Amino acid sequence: MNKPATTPSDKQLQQLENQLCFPLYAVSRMLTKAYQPYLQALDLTYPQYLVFLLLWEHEALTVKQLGNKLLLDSGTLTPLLKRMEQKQWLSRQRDPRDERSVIIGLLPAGRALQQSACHIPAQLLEKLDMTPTEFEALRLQLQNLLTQLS
Amino acid sequence: MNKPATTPSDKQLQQLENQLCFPLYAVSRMLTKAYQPYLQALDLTYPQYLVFLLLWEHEALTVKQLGNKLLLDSGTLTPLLKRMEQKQWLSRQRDPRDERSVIIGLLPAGRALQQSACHIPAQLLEKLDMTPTEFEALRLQLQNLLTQLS
DNA sequence: TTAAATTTAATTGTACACAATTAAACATTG
DNA sequence: CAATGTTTAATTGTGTACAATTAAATTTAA
Repeated sequence: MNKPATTPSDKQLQQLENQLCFPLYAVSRMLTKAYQPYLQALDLTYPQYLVFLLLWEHEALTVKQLGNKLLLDSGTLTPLLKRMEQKQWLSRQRDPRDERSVIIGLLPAGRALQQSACHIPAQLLEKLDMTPTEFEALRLQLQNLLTQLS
Repeated sequence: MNKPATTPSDKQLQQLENQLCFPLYAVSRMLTKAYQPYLQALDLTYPQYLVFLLLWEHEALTVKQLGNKLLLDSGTLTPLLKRMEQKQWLSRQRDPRDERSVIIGLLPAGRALQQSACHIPAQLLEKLDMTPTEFEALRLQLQNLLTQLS
């Protein structure tokens, strides 16, 4: 026998919404906290760590490029990058060929941090304690969601 | 023939880490942005909306109880709740039976907002565009992660 | 080639988020 | 009961996030 084709109530939809949206919000914050002990030892925040991951790979990027990759705008990045510049981790200079762009370049102190940070990923993954199958499934779901939302 | 049992390199682990951690961070922010058009119409932010979801269900909660449910501390909640109090959405008063606790109670204007907000969940879920199967899988994964991290 | 439109960062203002500290109220224990 | 310890919010200080605006440089189009 078929179940009657009922329309879910507002209350039921609210339950569903919060079983997904709140956990995403909460997990993201708890994840940042999970990084904290490792990053604090390097005087880094999580967003700053993300900037470094990109610079360690690309050596130099414009603010625009960083923003595109991190989905952050200059209102967030400019002050964050200025703090990192003050610590001598990176340089900020206008592109001579297009003065609108600001090029962020790795400085020696920033490059050196990579050695201290290279064990963070393994420690983080251990904290997550996931099987490769779970990992891949979650990765795919998040990638799809990100496409859907951005 | 079996593959050799290799240990993943630091670089490979970093790839893995960022295929999960960064998407979680980014999806959470994009999700908040997805709420924005609906919440802005009600002069609400996403964390304030979460407070309302709890108050609409429970009518009154202490700051401590809100913090336990939202995984937020008083450093975040106190100013947020003060802003909501200024809009006459809720009241903040010490519990007479335990002056350490502050009870947050719904006011009429806050209760009235529920009518305007009741269609948000359906609109959000539509934006996510997920099948029930995907939804349930993601919900479970996030719940497990939250347990693991908090 | 100049006028208009676009691109890019910076700035301003508001709102989280959280660590660390403080202070008051309550609970426990000797 | 008094001293000690615990619980609970508030406060302080730092660092994101992001919308909206501004301003400069570049590109496009008339």
